[in-house]
Amino acid sequence: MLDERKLDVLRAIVEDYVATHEPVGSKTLVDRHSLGVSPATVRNDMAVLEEEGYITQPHTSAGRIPTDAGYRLFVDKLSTVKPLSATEKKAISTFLAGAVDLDDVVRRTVRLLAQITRQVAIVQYPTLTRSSVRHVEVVTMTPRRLLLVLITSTGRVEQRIVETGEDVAEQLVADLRSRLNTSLTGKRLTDATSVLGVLPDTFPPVDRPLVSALVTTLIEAFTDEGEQRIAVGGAANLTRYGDDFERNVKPVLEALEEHVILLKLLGEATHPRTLTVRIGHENPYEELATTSVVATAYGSKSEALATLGIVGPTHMDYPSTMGAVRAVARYVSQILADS
Amino acid sequence: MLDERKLDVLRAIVEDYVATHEPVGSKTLVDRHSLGVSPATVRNDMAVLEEEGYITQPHTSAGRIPTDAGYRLFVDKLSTVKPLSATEKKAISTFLAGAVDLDDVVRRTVRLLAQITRQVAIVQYPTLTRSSVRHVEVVTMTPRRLLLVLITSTGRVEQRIVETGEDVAEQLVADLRSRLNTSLTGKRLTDATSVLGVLPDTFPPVDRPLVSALVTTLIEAFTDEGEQRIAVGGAANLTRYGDDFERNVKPVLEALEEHVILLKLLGEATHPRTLTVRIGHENPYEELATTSVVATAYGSKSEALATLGIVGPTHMDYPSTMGAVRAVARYVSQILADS
DNA sequence: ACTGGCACTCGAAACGCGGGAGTGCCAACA
DNA sequence: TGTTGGCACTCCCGCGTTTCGAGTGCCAGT
Repeated sequence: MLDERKLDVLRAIVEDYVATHEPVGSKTLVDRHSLGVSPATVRNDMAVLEEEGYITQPHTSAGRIPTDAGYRLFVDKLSTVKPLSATEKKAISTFLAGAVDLDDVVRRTVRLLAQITRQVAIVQYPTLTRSSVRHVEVVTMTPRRLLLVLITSTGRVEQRIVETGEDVAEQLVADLRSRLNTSLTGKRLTDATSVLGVLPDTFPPVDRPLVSALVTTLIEAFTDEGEQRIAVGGAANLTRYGDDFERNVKPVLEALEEHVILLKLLGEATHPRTLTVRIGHENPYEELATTSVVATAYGSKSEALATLGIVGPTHMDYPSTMGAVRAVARYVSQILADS
Repeated sequence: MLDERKLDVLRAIVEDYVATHEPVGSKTLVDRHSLGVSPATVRNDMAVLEEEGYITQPHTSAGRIPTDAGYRLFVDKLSTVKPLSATEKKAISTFLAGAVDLDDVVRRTVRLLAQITRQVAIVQYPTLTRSSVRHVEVVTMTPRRLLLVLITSTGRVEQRIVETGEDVAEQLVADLRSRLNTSLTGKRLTDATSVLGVLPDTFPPVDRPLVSALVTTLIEAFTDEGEQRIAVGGAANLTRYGDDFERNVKPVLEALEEHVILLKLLGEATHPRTLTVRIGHENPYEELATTSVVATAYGSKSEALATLGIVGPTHMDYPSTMGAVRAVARYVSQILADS
């Protein structure tokens, strides 16, 4: 039903609309692209495309703009991810290599993504579950309050405060510290929880309540539920969304405040090489019906550590954006693998 | 030159304009406030106020709006900081008390400030310089890469990676760790640097380059230059700035990305009890000429730890905003003092 | 010193009106 | 059957004009 030329027309419409943000008509279309047919023919094709739901017109006797379905077809079938130039790649690589710790990697990544794509960038911190324990530290803050610090193989540092309810002997703290480290260091976080389960039993009964409390907190830190950290950047790019402030910009700004929403937007971390594109109404929030999300997982080789991506108007330049997201994800993975 | 009634008029103008965001005329003024005089009289007063530079009219035959000088006079002389209600205070207190660590305190504070003031909130992390060393940890990540973790008395955790250039014996790491802790724990960060200076000399010459590298990194972490962390929240409140998107919202969004700018905006941390208000052009960035900053220092008793505040349009409700900022700063100080 | 009255100003909203980009349809043509 | 030029039609957009009214400044009167 959609022959080659109709697809060409759709592609041309998407490209033009993305470039100009104005409804595109048959005349301007044949002018700008060399389609080799007359405007009248294009009009017929447009009528079909509209009937099929790929394009629409804001009002009678205006040009056409792509629908969400149109963009979907475009990214699936009509476009190829546009790779970055060599110099861009070089720039990414050196900029990321300058990071001093994990936090810095994430901050730089956000900034980079936002700058390249000129959209709002979102980067999820590497999850704990897949990494292993590098070190556990127990520090006495006050006699009744301990600070637990967990350092993972990805360089992430997780800290928790434990209220003990009663004074804790420094001797016991030292004992705990050494025992925790000998039993946990090098273990995957997922395996570590089972080891932790039996730990209290190896202590004298009087100390067990305290040890249990500690263990509970550690397991909580391991399983990492409830707090998935996220970094956001490039909000200033929202100013390029065009007018209709209330409908386009506000919901995005609100979403950026709610990290839970952002996590849902980024979606599940699948394979590091797969790009996820959610277009308009495809994403789980109605208020964001005019925005698209381009996301991908990053991490070592086959294992996904976390997700990163961008949020932008549906009428974005998908090929370039996807190329940028993919490239950044790759380089971050690389940097993290080296660490 | 400005008698009592003229000041009353100015106050009324500011209050009305803040409430409605529309130029206020003589008629509406006497209607809404009981000034006890006729519109004509008010008009005369307005003429004087305008001549003195406290108010202006957007165009002939429109109402008046306050100038920056007008707002300045208002906050300095014509208004009192509005204290929060008991229930609000209660809410703040309990919400902040729920924090589990320093990061959480800061995150909650930002959220709180943004929510109460309905403005963009900025909170600077407690600076290191005034706090003391709780613990130093050295962890081997790879044979040639060490991770330094510094835990301060404020609960802040600072991490740095040190590239050693050559393999490091685990024995040496353990030695370093214990020596660092014995010599530093409990010391003020400012004092700690001098102790660190002589540390390399106590090691055998062959190890000194490595130790020096470590020490340099630590001192860097102590003095904390170049990286003052900041948390931002409530960007969604920018949508209430009114129209003129390009001029009002964009510069703020851009500033929020640049933490260096934000630090300058917050200004020097003075006394914890003093509120700093920068109105319009008074702040150091021309692009932010339509925005005001309300900031204050927080920290224990007499010593300022860091600064927090809000950024909003010049036509904000100063009394309430100032009350909220002051209250939040107080409660944060309290929470941190308890830790 | 305050007030009522009055003429004046000037932006905002309402209205009307081409111009033009774009469409759909149809008849003609390859 | 698919393509094309022609043509009438639609309706948004931009523009100038008008009207409306809130607000002002000034002045004379109390």
